[in-house]
Amino acid sequence: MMVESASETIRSAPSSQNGVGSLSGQADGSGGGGATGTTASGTGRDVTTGTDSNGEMSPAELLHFQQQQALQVARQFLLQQASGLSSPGNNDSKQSASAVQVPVSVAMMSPQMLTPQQMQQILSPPQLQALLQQQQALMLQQLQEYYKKQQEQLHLQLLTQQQAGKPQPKEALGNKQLAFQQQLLQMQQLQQQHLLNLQRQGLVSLQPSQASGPLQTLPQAAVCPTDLPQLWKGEGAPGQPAEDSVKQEGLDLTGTAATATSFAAPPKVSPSLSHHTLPNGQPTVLTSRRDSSSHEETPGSHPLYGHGECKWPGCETLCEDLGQFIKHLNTEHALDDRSTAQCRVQMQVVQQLEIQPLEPRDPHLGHWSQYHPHCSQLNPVPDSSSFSKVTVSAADSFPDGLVHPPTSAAAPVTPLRPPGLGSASLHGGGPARRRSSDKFCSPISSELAQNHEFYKNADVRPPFTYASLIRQAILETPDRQLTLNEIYNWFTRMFAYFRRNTATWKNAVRHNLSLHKCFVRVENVKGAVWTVDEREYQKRRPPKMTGSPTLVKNMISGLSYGALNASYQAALAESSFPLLNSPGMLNPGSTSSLLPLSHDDVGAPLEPLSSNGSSSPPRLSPPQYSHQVQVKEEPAEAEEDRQPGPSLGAPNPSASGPPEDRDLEEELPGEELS
DNA sequence: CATCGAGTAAACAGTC
DNA sequence: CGACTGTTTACTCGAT
Repeated sequence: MMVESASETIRSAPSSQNGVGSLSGQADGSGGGGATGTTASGTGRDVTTGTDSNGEMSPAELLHFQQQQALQVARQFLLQQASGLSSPGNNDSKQSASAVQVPVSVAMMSPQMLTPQQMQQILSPPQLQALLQQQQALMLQQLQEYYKKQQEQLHLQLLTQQQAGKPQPKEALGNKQLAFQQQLLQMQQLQQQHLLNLQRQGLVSLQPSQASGPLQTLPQAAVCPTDLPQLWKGEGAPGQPAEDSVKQEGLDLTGTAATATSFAAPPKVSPSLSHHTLPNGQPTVLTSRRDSSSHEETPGSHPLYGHGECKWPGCETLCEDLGQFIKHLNTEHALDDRSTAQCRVQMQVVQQLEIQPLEPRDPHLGHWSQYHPHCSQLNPVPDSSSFSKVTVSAADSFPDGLVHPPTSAAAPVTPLRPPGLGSASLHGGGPARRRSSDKFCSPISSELAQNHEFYKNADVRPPFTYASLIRQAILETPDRQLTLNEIYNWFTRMFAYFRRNTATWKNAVRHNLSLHKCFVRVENVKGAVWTVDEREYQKRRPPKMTGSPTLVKNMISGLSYGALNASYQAALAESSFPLLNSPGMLNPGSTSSLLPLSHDDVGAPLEPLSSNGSSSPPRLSPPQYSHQVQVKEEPAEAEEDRQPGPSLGAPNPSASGPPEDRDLEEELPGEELS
């Protein structure tokens, strides 16, 4: 019936046609989340720093990264020890059983699996201190360097823009610069505080040569110091070709040798590795490839020692020689209980972050849409590749070699980029196809929770399938049921992207609701509401994890155990998410309960459910396991087979806060697999 | 190349 | 009558 061929042509139509006006058009119709139009993305953002104008890298974020770095280094140091310092650049080596002085159990663990406590136990205080100190020093250096770069960049930017005849009013630039400077100032202040903190934490002396030695050989750098800046700038990723168009935004630092070189390597999976590898193939990790700006670190020097005085912030004690300096450090900047406690807290924070779902690949994706709002449109826009140069800043690269979402409790980076986005979604800007959520991407719930703000404001198409989004919307409600209109509202409320082209996606939503068995319509007093049949939902999800050789490959390539674990966990989390998410589902009986689900991922065909699932009744009888949608007046009776019956109803009806469930889910990864 | 899942478009029927 | 809602069909695309 349809106009044949039309599809092709029509496909591009929506975007080009309504792309413009539809935003306000019908979006409101759905009661859409307030402030619709405001998001017009792009425009209002300050691209200069590669972050949201409001969300420019805050000092807090910086601190966070620093802390993370320190911990990463510590972990790696541990790792190094475990592997007997044997592995110059060989990831696998870490598995070597030659654990020296380190308990086997530890040696076999991924550094990421170590708890702060463990780390502390394993590392002797001096080692710990040494590591922290070392890291601290590097941070200081890099920060200084970064400030310089930033300023250079700013100048460059100004020049560029002026040359390019950028109509940007001087005022704006001026303000920008001013704002930037203020920010820097603020950062410096915070940095100072941080330093003091670390100081208190007892970053005592150590022989640089000693600490840096092993660290240098570490295969995978945590966040390479030099990359920190990149993160801020949203430095571009290698594989981002067409970005030039946006470059002038100041995101690129192509002029900076340091960063430039680090991007020569291949993208994908383990960008971090490439980041930390110098042209000559040597890992750069902590060896500061710092340029002239900062003093060279020689075996006999100390990052915090220079010109005969202690460079510790706020401390300018004069020291005759290094020895004296070290002594000074030991006495003046020692460790006390309080700082130790702080350190622990920091470690835990970092650890928490590490546990968070990671992003499989294709880190670029930032708020590209902000610069190219149209890219997010449904039509396959050829130039969509021109994301902003956002990217895979090293900060996103964890030692595990995978890219982790930047989001974190500590770092309000949300707006920076949509982490969970698999390469699939934004990428090619292609049509909305290939949502990744259902695959091995991070769990949608956590992903959403973490990047809530981002999706809410950025006109970026979420990397989730309609089905998963709908489900999410439904599960987020206490009743686990929503009317169509409520679902619409959720979409518009949660995603700026869905504030336009409403006809299109609404149709898609309806289509999905009808099409997928997992969505069950229940007649309610107030009309019909939709619920989710978790069983069905799980059923329909192919155990991608298992099957996808690519994924596996990716995971492995990146890899450290940690990476693997993380990825795996993320995947597991995603699959089990539903259960966790819905209190009601937690019961063992129900749907194969999460744990079981994991097998899927592992390779086992998903069957647990099959028992009854296979025979799943036609969609008409709403088997709303989904949650006992007791709510509906309609007795969920239909429930046949599912023996899980018992546990089903019991669970907290909705009472148990709904949204919070996410937390559960996020925690999940932690346990399993251990 | 076939198949499958997903997204998009649209026709159509029922309800409000 | 028109907007919504829900169902269904057709087609394209990308991945496997």
